[in-house]
Amino acid sequence: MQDRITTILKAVADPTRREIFHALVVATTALPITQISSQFDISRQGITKHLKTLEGAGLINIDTKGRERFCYANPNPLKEVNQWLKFYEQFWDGALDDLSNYLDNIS
Amino acid sequence: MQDRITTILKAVADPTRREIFHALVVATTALPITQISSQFDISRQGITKHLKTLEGAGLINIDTKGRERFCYANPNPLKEVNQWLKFYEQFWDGALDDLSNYLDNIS
DNA sequence: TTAATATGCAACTATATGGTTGCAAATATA
DNA sequence: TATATTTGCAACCATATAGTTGCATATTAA
Repeated sequence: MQDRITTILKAVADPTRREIFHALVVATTALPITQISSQFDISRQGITKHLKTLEGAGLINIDTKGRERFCYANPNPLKEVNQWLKFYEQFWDGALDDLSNYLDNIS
Repeated sequence: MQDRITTILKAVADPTRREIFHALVVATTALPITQISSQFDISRQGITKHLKTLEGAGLINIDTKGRERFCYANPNPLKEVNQWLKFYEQFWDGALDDLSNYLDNIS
C-alpha cells in the first residue's frame, strides 16, 4: 500500500483526526467511541472512520471490553515524523540557536 | 480554506512531494521545472501540480527568469510541524533519553 | 425477557486528489 | 524569421477521502 511515514503523515494531516488524537493524548483514561464522538459535531460513524485511520497509523490502540471499545493514544509513531524532520532542521532559519540541534550536529 | 499546519502536513504527506522537496533541499542550485520533472516518472504537469502544492505550503519558492521558472526549497514551514510535534514528545517512549527534550522540560 | 446502549457493516454522496493529454503563449536559438 | 524550448491553463479521468444514513448485532440494564 504505502510507506509507514506516509500513513502516519496522512493520518495527522486531517485536522479532525489531530483533534481526536489530542483528546486521547490528554485524556487521563481510555475513552469509548460514543464518548469521543460526543465531543465532535460529526456523526459517530464519521468518528469511527477517523479512529480506524489513526489505528492504522499506530497512533491509537483500542481495547474491547463488553460492548464498549476503549481508545487510547500511542504517540510513538510520531517519532518517525520527528526523525524525518530532523534532517531538514539543519536547513531552516535559526537552527543553530537551538541547543539540541547544535548537539546533534557536532557529534 | 484550512489551517497553516494542515496545509503543510498535507503537502508533505504525499511521497512524491516529499521526494521533490528533498531533491530541492539537497540541490546546490535552484532548478527549473523541466529539470525537476526529468527526475521523475510522472508528467511535467503532474510535477507542476505538486510544485504548486509545495509553494502553497511555503515549502518552496519559485523565481521566474525568462521562460524558465527556478524552484528552490524553503524548509522553514517545517518548524511549525516541529512545534506541533514537540508537545507530544513528552508522551512517547524514550523521550527522557533525549537530552534536548530533557532540557526543554526542566525550563 | 424486554428495552436500551454501543458498536460494526454496507451503501451512498460530494468533493479532493493525483494523474493525464492537448493546446496556446512566451522566450530563446538557428 | 522560423523553429525549438519552457511553461501555464483547461479539461478530463479514476480513485481516495470525509462525511452521511440505515440496519443488524452484541451486550447491558430494567
